[in-house]
Amino acid sequence: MQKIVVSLTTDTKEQIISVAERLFAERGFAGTTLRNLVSEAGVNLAAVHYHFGSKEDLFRSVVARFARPLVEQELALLEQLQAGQEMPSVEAILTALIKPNLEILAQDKDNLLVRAQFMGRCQTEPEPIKSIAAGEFAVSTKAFLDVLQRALPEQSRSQINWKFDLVIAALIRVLAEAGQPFALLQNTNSQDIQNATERLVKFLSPGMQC
Amino acid sequence: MQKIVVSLTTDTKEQIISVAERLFAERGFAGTTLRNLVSEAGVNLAAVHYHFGSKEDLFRSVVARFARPLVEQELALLEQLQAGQEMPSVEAILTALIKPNLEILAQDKDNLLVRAQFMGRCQTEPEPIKSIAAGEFAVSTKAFLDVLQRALPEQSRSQINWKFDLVIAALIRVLAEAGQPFALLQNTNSQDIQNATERLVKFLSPGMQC
DNA sequence: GTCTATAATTCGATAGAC
DNA sequence: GTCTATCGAATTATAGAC
Repeated sequence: MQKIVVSLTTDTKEQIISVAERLFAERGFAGTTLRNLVSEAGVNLAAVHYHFGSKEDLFRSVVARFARPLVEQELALLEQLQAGQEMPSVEAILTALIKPNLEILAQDKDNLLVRAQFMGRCQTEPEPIKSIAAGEFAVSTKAFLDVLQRALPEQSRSQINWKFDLVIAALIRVLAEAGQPFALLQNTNSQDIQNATERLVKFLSPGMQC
Repeated sequence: MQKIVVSLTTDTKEQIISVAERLFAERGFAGTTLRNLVSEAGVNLAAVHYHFGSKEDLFRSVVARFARPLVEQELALLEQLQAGQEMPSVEAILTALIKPNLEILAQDKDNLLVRAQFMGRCQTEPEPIKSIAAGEFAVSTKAFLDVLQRALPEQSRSQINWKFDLVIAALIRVLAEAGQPFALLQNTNSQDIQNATERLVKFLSPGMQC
């Protein structure tokens, strides 16, 4: 006879990391207390230290779970783009960056806003939190900067740098505002995501090239 | 005979509000402790509560001192722009928004970067801190949306809204990153500020119009 | 792995002398 | 207005029973 076991409670470690993502997104690192966290997650305070070691290590785990699939998909699209014969256009490069960000987050519709806010907040946290988050995206960031530099050889590296930084800022803002009354991204169906991607690429590409 | 009194120490209240602006900028509201504040400001802990009442009220004072001259100048430039015969260009409107944000901060040259970071951080603070800051800028936001709508009558209001939202996101990002290694705004001299203003307007204007 | 209990520290805020 | 001293609560983190 086969045993069928149905787990009625979410795995503790996963439950902690999930609630932590939301609280870090809403209140920041310093504004999030472990007691609020364990209270909302329905787990014991000691479980946080048992599973993650410290509050800062918990943040590292949240960032890693969040960033790795995203970076992986960004790099795959970029690789695919560079496999062609010709130098990819700025529009194509920006699309490779923006599309997975809008799509992968939209897969988890209920958590779209939370995950977007979390990503946005990571950029404005004080050290060392900011660097922990930036480290997870460092590989992808460098890859996009390099290909943009090759696509725009007449622009200085510092120009590429600050412009790409503004592209990221706009992307994060679109994600953070998703679903709100006048936001660019209204719904999570593939047609709206496709439209938002195209409009955002169109909004950013001319500035990137001029 | 006339008495001449030379104050050797900075006024306590002003000293507190000045150091508070820097710490809030660097570490956020939750990340700033009053004990760090009084230590760096060289004042007594009780002086903070005596002069400001509470930590949150101190934040209100910092925001008010920061935002009011800025909003005043934004509205003055916008008024001046609309006084002319012709409809102002998108470049001119965006310049009226961006220029005072970069320039008025430069009046206090030693604190330019600090004040820029502070403004950037205000937008990403959790409630109720974010709303306290946003409330100070609400009037100017509506004024800019209205004039942009008149300058771009072929675009829907929702388009104007999300595009202007991205303009603010970019401006905030420039301010928040001011002084950092690869930021658009590096130094505090008027030439760098002028250059940064022009480049940012050029970066954003085409996307606003397309 | 999960829990209770608590250590060790730090926080914002206040009372009261001067 | 400025100070010392301290309160009461909250914080991260740990020890140890089960």
